Amino acid sequence: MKTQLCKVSRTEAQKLSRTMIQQDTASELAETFAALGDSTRLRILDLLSLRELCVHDLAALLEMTPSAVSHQLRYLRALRLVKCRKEGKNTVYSLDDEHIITLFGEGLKHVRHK
Amino acid sequence: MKTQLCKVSRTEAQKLSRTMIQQDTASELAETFAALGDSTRLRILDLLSLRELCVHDLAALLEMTPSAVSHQLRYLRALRLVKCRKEGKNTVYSLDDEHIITLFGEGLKHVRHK
DNA sequence: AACACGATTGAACAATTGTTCAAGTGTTGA
DNA sequence: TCAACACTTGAACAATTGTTCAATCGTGTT
Repeated sequence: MKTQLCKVSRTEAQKLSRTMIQQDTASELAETFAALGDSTRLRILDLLSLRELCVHDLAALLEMTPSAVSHQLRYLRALRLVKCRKEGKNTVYSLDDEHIITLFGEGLKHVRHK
Repeated sequence: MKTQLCKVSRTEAQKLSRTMIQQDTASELAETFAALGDSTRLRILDLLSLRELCVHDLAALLEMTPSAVSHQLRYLRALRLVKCRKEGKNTVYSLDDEHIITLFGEGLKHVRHK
């Protein structure tokens, strides 16, 4: 800490500096939350929590173009939140990280609760 | 649902349409997650979970300009995640919604767990 | 009064985002 | 072999984002 504080004592500032979340942890955490910070991705994850689905059916259910859905699936795949397997002409997607649904539900509880 | 599905039966598609999260709920939920989808805001919330702080001290602890911090505080205030009170020359910020820290912790668990 | 300090504001900026579009790949069935 | 279908890709685009900068406001101090 370079600069001076006004309301917090020097010793408490040092303690806060030690206790507070680290920049890189915060960035990693932010990346996860950011993945859930878009309604399209949220709806995709929600659907996949109900059932595995191919891109075409996802697009139909979401009433979006397959391209738009595919782009988001790529994003979610890169974060290992979903996985896919080829099945004939189709690519079937499912959740790779069921734990994300806990977070999902916790967020929903929060939204309802206010 | 206008378009045809390929892997899912008509009846199951209807059931999915009924069960899946609604667009406006998804948007509202996404807004909350998006608020946590930035490392600066995450660090601010983390610090405020430890102690109430004025803008100047937040800026010092985060090693950022007061302006940048103030902008993010405005954002968080609009979402009712933080509240503030004037105290002489300072504006002291604290969490308005302690419940958000649960979400925070749940996310942290998720990040560590992979 | 004048001044310093904490905080806020709005404009500006680069950077990132989500979607569309057009072109492409690979698989299936006629 | 050809056409149709499912999906992916990259470029392009508008829109949004987070930060900086300069100007400003309000409070307390001298």
